[in-house]
Amino acid sequence: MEKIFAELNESQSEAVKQIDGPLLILAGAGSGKTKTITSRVAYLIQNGIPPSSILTLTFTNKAASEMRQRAMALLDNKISYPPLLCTFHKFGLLFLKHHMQELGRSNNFVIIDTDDKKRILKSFDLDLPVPMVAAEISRYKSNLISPEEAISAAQMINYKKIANIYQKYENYLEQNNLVDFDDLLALPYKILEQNEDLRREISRKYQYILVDEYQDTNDLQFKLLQKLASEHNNLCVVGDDDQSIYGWRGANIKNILEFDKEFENTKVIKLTKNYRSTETILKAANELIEHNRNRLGKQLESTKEKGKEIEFVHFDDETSEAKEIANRIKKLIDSGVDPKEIAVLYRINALSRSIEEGLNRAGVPYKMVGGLKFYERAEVKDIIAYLRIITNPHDDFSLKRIINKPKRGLGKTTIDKLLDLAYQNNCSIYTIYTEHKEALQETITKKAFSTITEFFEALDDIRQKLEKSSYDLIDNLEDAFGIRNYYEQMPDGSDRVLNIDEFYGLYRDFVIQNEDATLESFLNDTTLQSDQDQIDERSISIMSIHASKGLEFDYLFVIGLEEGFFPLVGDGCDIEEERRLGYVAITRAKKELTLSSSATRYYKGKRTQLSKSRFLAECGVSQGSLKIERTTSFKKGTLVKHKIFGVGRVLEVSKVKREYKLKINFGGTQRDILASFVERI
DNA sequence: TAGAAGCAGATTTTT
DNA sequence: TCTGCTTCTA
Repeated sequence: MEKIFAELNESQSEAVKQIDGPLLILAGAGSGKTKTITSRVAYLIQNGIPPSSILTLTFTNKAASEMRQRAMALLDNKISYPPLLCTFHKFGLLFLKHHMQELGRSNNFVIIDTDDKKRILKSFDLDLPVPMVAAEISRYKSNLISPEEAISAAQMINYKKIANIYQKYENYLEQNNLVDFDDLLALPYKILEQNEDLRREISRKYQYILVDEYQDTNDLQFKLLQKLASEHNNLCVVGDDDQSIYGWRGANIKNILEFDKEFENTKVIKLTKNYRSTETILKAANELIEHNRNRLGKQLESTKEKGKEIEFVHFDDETSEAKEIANRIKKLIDSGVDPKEIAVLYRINALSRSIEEGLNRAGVPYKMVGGLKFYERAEVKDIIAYLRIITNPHDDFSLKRIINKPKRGLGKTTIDKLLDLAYQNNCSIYTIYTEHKEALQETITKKAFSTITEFFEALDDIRQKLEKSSYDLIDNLEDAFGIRNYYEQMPDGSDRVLNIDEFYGLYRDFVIQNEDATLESFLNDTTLQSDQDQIDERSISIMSIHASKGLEFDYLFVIGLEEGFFPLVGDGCDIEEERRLGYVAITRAKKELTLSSSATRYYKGKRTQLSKSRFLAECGVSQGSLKIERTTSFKKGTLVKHKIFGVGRVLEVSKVKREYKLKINFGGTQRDILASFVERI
């Protein structure tokens, strides 16, 4: 027990000991949130509460595994089985595996990811943008609106259309026994809603429920939690309303703001001691977030020294910004700073390119966090599609993906004919092949028929062999289809082959570690898995602010502080959420923070003039706590364009106060012009 | 059927 | 400017 409390402060200890009833822990950035939750789990177990009645829910696999490790490390005695500590979606998956039959559906469903979902919608030949329809369907599901309800409620023509597509999509999922990410939450809720006894049983099973990052929960997650906690209300949620940055994805900040209204007798504990950043950095963060009105209100208190002033650097364009930041990073590394402790953050991914170029030029190795995830890569998804066909030959969705990959001469025409036949007979393409051979022979060319026969025979063969040995599956697959070889021969093949090998390795590990697990369970697990980050020891990190959540760095650069970029403005933008993003960004910094902006930026094929972000003033730039510096990438010989004088060449660059003055030759006439009035071309 | 050329669209993205 | 998708042509 001492081990648990040894490193906790007063409010952290209080939060750990408060075991019964609803508890809201408002944990500011860097206030020891993970430590508090894991200590609480350990404390519950040490107090004799059976691990099986404790449920901890997180949003990411990474958070779940980190917490599991830390909680177990705190226990004096090893326990035979650990408490369930997983993501919301994984919990949904486990639940559905046991209770799917309540909905009259089989439990050997396959989980599809967002990309799969969009492909399905695309195959419907919509006259509306697929991402928009996908988002609307997700919204319906998160609000527990059935397709029928959506159809009858729709007023505008486009919503009628969307509601009908929604219905078609749901039918498609049911027919193919697929489950999307929303279903992993919505279906368990439906089951608990319609079955009182089960609801009671499940709620009693999980006597103590903990939720991490509660500010990111959506309406559906909230409702699911209500059901799970309905028998006891022992619900402990941990979060920070100031770090709610996923509103655009359906997260509802009201869940945390009004938690104490939803659950009677809620105890609220604030963790405000920050163990991460210097006093100066915290002051800026506090000042910025105070401009928000919609918040519970808390001030982070520093436990560290004042530290260095925050630096603000202003540039003429993104090239000089990238160059200067790369140079500063290089200096830090040369002076012995561990590259792992350096990061560059930006609001939108489009800004990564300039900074990448700058780092490349300066010879600074970097790693981009986020970006395309391992399991989202085309080559990995292709292999997954093959594996899915092997578990379920009727999976037309996966079949379509790989029927001509590697190229075997089955083009659009043939595939369309196959789909037509399947549609007419209301069955899968595989069934056409097995039970309607004559019709198939009549419809497609001889060559296509023999190719398809060969293709399905090879798959059948692999499926049979799989029953004997799981381990040889990969070799059999490669022998039959040569997918690796196909990618190897592509111009950018080397990376792809690495990914394929990595994936094969993951499969083999899985088979070794889970002797009697099925291929199907492997597939469902991988769909729920996000990136396996292997952080390169010698690299600095660059990433979006969203991707930086939960991370911390000694030396932090936040670029692109311009109105329009950060805060981003326009459709669906919420200035308070933008400000929270600013708060998240600033509070990632431990020792030194550098902010930068550029007077112009090249974006979507145009160079735009920009003014400095309001956030600079809001976090203290007006009080002179920031050092302002200006650099330029204009030099002798640069070609520039002026709105009135047209194109010219720079003859001379000089500095006047904080501005740069250029002597420019416009077709024989020399003029002195301030750098901010011309654009590089 | 497969590669080439032409054209729209481009925030953030835990599962 | 760059990417990904549709349309065009051999």
